[in-house]
Amino acid sequence: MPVVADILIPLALDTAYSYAVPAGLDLAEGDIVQVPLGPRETIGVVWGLDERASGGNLRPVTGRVEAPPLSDALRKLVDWLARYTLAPKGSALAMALRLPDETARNEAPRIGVRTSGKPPARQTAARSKVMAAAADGAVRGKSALAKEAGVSLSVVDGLIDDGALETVALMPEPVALPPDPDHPRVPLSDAQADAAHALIGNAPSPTEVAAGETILLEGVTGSGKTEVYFEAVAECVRRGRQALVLMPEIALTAQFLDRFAGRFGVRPATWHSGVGGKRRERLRAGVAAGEVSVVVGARSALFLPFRNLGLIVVDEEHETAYKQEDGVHYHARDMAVVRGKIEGCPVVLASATPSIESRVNAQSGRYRHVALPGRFGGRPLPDIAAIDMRLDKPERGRFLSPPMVNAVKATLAAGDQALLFLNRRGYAPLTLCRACGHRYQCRNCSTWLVEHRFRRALVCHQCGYAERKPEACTECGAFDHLTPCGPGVERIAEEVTALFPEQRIVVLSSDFPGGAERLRQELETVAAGDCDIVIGTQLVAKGHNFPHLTLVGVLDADIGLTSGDPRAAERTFQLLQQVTGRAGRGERPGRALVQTYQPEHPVIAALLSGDADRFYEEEIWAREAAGLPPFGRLAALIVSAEEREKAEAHGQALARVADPPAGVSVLGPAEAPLALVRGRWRFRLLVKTERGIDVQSYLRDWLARGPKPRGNLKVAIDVDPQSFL
DNA sequence: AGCACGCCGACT
DNA sequence: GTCGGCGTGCTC
Repeated sequence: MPVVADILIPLALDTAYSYAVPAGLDLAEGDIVQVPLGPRETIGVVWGLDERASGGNLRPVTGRVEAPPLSDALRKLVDWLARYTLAPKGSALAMALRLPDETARNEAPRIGVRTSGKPPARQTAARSKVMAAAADGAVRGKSALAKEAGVSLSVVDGLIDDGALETVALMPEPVALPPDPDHPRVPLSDAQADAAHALIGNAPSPTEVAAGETILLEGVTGSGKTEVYFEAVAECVRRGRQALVLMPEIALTAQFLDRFAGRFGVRPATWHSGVGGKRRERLRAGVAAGEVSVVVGARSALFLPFRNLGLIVVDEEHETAYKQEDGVHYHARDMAVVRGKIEGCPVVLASATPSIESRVNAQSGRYRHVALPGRFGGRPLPDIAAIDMRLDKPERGRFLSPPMVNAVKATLAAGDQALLFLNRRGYAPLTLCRACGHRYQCRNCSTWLVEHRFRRALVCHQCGYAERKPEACTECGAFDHLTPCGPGVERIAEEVTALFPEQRIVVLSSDFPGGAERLRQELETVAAGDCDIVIGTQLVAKGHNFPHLTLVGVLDADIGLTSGDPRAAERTFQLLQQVTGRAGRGERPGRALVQTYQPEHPVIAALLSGDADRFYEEEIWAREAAGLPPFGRLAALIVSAEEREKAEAHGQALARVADPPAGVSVLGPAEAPLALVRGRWRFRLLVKTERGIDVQSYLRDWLARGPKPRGNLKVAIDVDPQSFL
């Protein structure tokens, strides 16, 4: 009987296609093969094999591709992912296959140099430095040699032309050197050692290290969580297995890689969108061969073909950046847990401010909970106090209340650094005409236009629409009546400059002039202490450590509490907890002052009490009462199109056929259902279901009954604990 | 993802 | 009369 292979092709196809296996071709599941598809040849993966009586009219498999087959574990992951996210199976496969990128530029061949034995024709001071450095005759990289000799590259090039140095082709740089789990390190504190022990256990064999178990590692900022999970990574490496550390892309900084190097002697292999071309392929190959033992990467690293995965760590597990919002909509933290189950390896979720769902899973016993109670080295957590803005009003037109100003003064007098946090970019969130009352609103969205004084523009933070700030009111024509209402960081900077004219002040937001690179430099400057007052948006809440910072002033803790997002409380608490936790991480203790109009609000009260458990208890209770995740599910149909009208019309048409069964409610378009994301308008239809309902089937059915998306209009399904906004 | 097929506008 | 725009549909 002829052998038939079901081949899954990495395209947006939901089913595998059947092909005849030619006699003599011995295939196994997972093999990568070439198959004809229409007029061309494509690559695919053997998803199933069986003998069938009929099937003689199938096209034959062209042949096997010389590449390591896709492991059972990865195929299971692809199946699981496609089923859960409702993405076509082929699209899920594409993420695990990521074919060698033809367009990727080839790596420049590396050239090494060594002394040829011939002295330079002409000797100069710079040249003799180079010759001295190269005197041992060893092969070095050109730039390494130049650096060692303390001269520029052109001197080395000159000596090559001269013939005093000869060039040798070098093997390409290894993707990663092996990390040393027993590299000398700073001793752990007792609390850290206990936590590390809880992650590793004293199991004699790797399989006993909590196979397939998920552990929530919770520790306040500065508690040294990283060092704790490094121990788990070290133990994993000692046992000859591979470890994957997932991080939000923005957290993959040189600072973190250096910390890793401090523990393991070398920097880890890294995987993120910036790693391209040959290097990407070599890293994949190294991972597949089991030669690369530790990978630190962004969410896509989850689909690397590990041969022998022994541990997954998801750092900052609460981060929203783990959510992929285009193509296949998935949450990398959850997929990490799934992969851990499939591979039979433990998964560590680390965070100072875990997501509600992870806390609930820890409480219910689905995850093990390991907590680090205090900061490393016995350093105190910052004192947090509220400034009730109803009692301590700022002067008219000002936004810093007198106690806040005094606290900044005292901090500066002590020679320390202060951070004023306001999560609002620009100058003023609203512009109003005092003559006619007109409020400047986005023509696309329902949001106010934010004044950016530096750019002299009114900007929509929702869709990016911008217009020049008018001289006179565009409605009534009155001059000098346009009034900015409320503060953004630019306006705070103006106020702070007036209050502290002598101090070095810096504003850090994503609008930072000069782009990401300049911003990075500026963060270094702040970390070094070459700045007195930092005014920043959420950008300063994470990442860089500022050792000189002893005061964090939150200027408006109430922002975000009324956004309509069911996760508003959680997000606000996480953000405020993180930003206040930045104070006092250096030598001197820190404190935080929080300006608020509602100190009794549960989120603010919990923050002030310094008792995070209190927040989680209350929020979990509130979620349960409201049937919100993780006690029910939120899912969304996301309609996207280039034209706003198209997206909206299709969304409304879908809404009309919703017809939800018992236990499912369509919350309809939220307050601002339209958002412009990378040039496409998105319209979201939000669905809430009770626990235990098969949302996937319902959404699929809903889509089938609705109008077919036409043109370049697309409908995506988002089933996830974080599918809202 | 490609690639063809098809149905409407401005050109040798 | 055709060249070509891209919207639509199919590929075992």
